Amino acid sequence: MPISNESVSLRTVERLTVYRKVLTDLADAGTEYVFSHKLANLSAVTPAQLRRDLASFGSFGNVARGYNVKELSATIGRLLGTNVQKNVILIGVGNLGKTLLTYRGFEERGFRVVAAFDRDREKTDRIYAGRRIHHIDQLETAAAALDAHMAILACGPTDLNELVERLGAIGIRHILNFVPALIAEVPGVYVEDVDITAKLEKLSYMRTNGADSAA
Amino acid sequence: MPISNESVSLRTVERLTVYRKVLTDLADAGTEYVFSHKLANLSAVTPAQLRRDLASFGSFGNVARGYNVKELSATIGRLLGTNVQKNVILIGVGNLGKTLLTYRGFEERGFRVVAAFDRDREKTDRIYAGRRIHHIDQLETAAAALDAHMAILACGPTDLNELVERLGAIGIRHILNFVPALIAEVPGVYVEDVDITAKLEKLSYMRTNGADSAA
DNA sequence: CCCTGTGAACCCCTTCACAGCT
DNA sequence: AGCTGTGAAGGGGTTCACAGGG
Repeated sequence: MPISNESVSLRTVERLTVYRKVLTDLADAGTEYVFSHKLANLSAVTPAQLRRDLASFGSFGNVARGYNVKELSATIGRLLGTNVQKNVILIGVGNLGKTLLTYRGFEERGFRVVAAFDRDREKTDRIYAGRRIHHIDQLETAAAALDAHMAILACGPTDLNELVERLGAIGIRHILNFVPALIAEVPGVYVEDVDITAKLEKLSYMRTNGADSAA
Repeated sequence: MPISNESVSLRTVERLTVYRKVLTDLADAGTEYVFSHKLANLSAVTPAQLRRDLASFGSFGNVARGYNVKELSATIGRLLGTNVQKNVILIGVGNLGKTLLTYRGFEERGFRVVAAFDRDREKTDRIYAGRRIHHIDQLETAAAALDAHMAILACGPTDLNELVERLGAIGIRHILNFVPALIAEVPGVYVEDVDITAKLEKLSYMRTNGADSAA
């Protein structure tokens, strides 16, 4: 399996995360091989879509038996980069931040929150859920030893753009953002937004306008 | 403004939520009128995209002055259905559930979490953050009085499909799901997933494969 | 002149359908 | 017979570019 990923589309990448989860479950259940039809059903996509997605970065199927579950899972893991542990820092230790610090799903899939930062000195220089909480002023000095290249933002909206620039400057260029505010584009820094209320508004639209069901 | 929304695409709806937020900020800042160019920049889309999105459900612009901020904001609110308060119930009062109960962003945008449910009797028949926590067995009886038509799932993955069917049966057909598990399709029930780890994996892919920047 | 609204072109993603193989 | 991988068709969403108007 060559893993020659010449421009795999981001849509495909999003589905790969689903496939990988389903494959993990199948492996846990002891399944060795799976056909595209089955795997697609479990992933809520069409078989054609699944095969096309996989084909976009290699050729893995066995015509007689389908796909080797463990092998394909490992291959997708390598493509996503989750085969090696990724260190993440958390910014903001309010309610949401604390919840994220106790969330087990991260470790399971290869992400480790190694430290947290907050602006409030009441909260800093402590240990919470096994992680040290630094003051945000120490971002640059403390981060040097952490070997982290991703960040989760769960702080307030104040000085958010400046924060993202500081993160970019110390090599943290991939950011998961929970703050409901638009962040100005910083070259080379990729921000992925999670806007819960926006999703609720989308559901509200569907309810209001009778766009029931659908995918 | 006719608001004739013959099949507004869901992509457009997602952006409408952004426009509305930006318009709210503009209104707070005292701005009366705004051109598509400005509004598009603030929303991180192209001016053509913005005009196309708005055109898909009506014609609101004034050639000389652009769009009336308050009026357009109200119109989008009507389209999204957030002009009237929407009651929401929460399933699962763990760390995440508690965080959501204290989140102020919902009320601001027209959503009210009216009650919560949990399976653990240690947690039920109490008040938390002003909301009663019922036992999940009382879902059908308690929900009748709540006038809620949306739900947020922040519970464990056990019996998730059954739960969604029960919700659908009592008229709650629009669901925001935080549980990292695939939910079987239920006719007429729309589930919107929030998968935080999937977003991290997407960022991991981008970092691993050097797909820096981009939108 | 510079705006909005929109036909038309463009592009990307999904789906179809089948060749090739077991 | 039934599967994978893929050219080709199809569909949807975005961008272009301009008509129309203040």
